[in-house]
Amino acid sequence: MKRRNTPTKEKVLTILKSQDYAISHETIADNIIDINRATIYRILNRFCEDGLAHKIVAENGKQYFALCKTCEVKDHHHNHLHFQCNNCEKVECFKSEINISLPEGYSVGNFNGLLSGLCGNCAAD
Amino acid sequence: MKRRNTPTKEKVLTILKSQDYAISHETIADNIIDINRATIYRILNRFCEDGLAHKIVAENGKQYFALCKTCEVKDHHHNHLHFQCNNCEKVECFKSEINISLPEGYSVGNFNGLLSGLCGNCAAD
DNA sequence: ACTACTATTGCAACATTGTCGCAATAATAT
DNA sequence: ATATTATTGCGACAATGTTGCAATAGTAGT
Ligand SMILES: [Mn+2]
Ligand SMILES: [Mn+2]
Ligand SMILES: [Zn+2]
Ligand SMILES: [Zn+2]
Repeated sequence: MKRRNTPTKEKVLTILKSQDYAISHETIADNIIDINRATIYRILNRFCEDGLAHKIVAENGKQYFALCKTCEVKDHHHNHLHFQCNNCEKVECFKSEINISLPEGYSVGNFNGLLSGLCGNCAAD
Repeated sequence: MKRRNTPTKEKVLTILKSQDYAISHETIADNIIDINRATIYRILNRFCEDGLAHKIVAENGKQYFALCKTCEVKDHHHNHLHFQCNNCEKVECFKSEINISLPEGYSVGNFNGLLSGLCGNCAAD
């Protein structure tokens, strides 16, 4: 499947680039009017397939997406933690990678690691 | 709030105890007939509040619940990883705890860590 | 036992999320 | 220009989890 360049895709990409946090479909929909929900999801999932972004599943079950900044294109993995603030609900990527060791015979696929609590801003009240 | 002992609660607890894996609402509903969905969720959430069980959010957004076996009642935390097999879909608790370090000013709440891939059984084909 | 209190349940309704099929549109290469 | 097909919009859908409210039932006190 060859990807095509479309205005919609570019808009979503621009929003992703403009954000310091991982964002949900909702945030994107708020920033672009008149783009279908299904389309946004399809674009985001394509970004993930292409190794351009990665997906974080929060504790409320919602999906958040962030651009891959420090990822190698080949051997694409995201064994870093994320943090979601219970107050401002922002989701951020942590830098530090964690060591993952699996039992014998297991094969690794993906890692979804999310801490929650209060972020620096919100903990300070 | 004082908890009460009810048949429903006992049934759910029995099922949780009988399972080696973390289970979803669906599994419980399959094993108990005639218990309302909302009730099951409420019971499970009460277990979590009471430190009897803990909740894992999978990559599909679904909630899984497992009894706390190695948890201290006080200082209740679950910084261990979980693994969900993409084939058999079972969710298991890993023993090894992971080290969590947060940036200055952040306060820890919960940790939800899930690996996915193929489990020992399914990888062997 | 009987009663009072209230935690728990069932039911219905609801919001939200994410996916899918299909026809229409538009990006790309020839 | 034209053909090919990736992408989009629309609608519908399934699934998940939560909530309000009235009915039920556990518990403690008498
Ligand atoms: Mn990340
Ligand atoms: Mn666990
Ligand atoms: Zn915050
Ligand atoms: Zn398996």
